[in-house]
Amino acid sequence: MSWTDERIDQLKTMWEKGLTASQIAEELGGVSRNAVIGKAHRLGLKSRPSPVKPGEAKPKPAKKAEAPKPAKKVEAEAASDAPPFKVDAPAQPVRGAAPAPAPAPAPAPRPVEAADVADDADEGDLDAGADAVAAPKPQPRIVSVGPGGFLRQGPGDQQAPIPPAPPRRLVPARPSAEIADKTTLLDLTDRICRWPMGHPGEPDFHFCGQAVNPGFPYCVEHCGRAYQAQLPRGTRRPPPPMPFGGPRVR
DNA sequence: CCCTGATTCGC
DNA sequence: GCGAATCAGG
Repeated sequence: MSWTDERIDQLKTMWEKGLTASQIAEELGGVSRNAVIGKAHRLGLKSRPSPVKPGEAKPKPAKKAEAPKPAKKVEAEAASDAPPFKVDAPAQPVRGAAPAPAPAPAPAPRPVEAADVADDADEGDLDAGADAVAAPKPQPRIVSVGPGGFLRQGPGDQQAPIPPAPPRRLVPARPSAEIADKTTLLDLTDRICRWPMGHPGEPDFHFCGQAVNPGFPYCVEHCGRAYQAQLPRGTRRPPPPMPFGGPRVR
């Protein structure tokens, strides 16, 4: 694969979003993690917290030229000026060494909450060129809500899927009156909307039951929830309302 | 071991 | 310019 403009753009976006090089590489496909890192540096993207110390001298591995590596760690000391005895620590700190790097607190990705919706409401403008705007404010994740209240993740949002809660008790297919007139799993056909209502395991868990939007597994209304157009990058869409108050909190 | 990003350097 | 190899920290 080659670095097309589009792929470079994706790389920039994901890199600035804080995704790891591995995640970006996997998302783009056809490139390795190293390729992503290399490209990011070539593009001049700012480096991110790296495990390697930038301030310390980096021992140059001499030559790359397939030198035989007899010992794992060659303690080759710089024999030039080094005194014959071992010098443990430099007495003086390096001039100009930064005392405190003051690490920037990386905003952890968080699920969309009601507060985010309110916060976004007053940012009414479509920020088409939002990339240039300096907006370090943690941007809420753009997620849509899939059936059952599960969060559908956007590309690059690698996150372990929320395992469905196991039913707390076994219930017959039609245990009670509260489900008697509702659409259960057994009632589903190709012509019945199968959007879940409630949560699996609940005694009143059922399905929408409306007539489907022809060709789709859901009715027209729920198709609107399930299928959302891909908007151009840079545009933001208010998070869709959570069905039935969102994921259940235990 | 795994992960991470940084760097080098042959291509 | 590209990216595998390598390094080094967590």
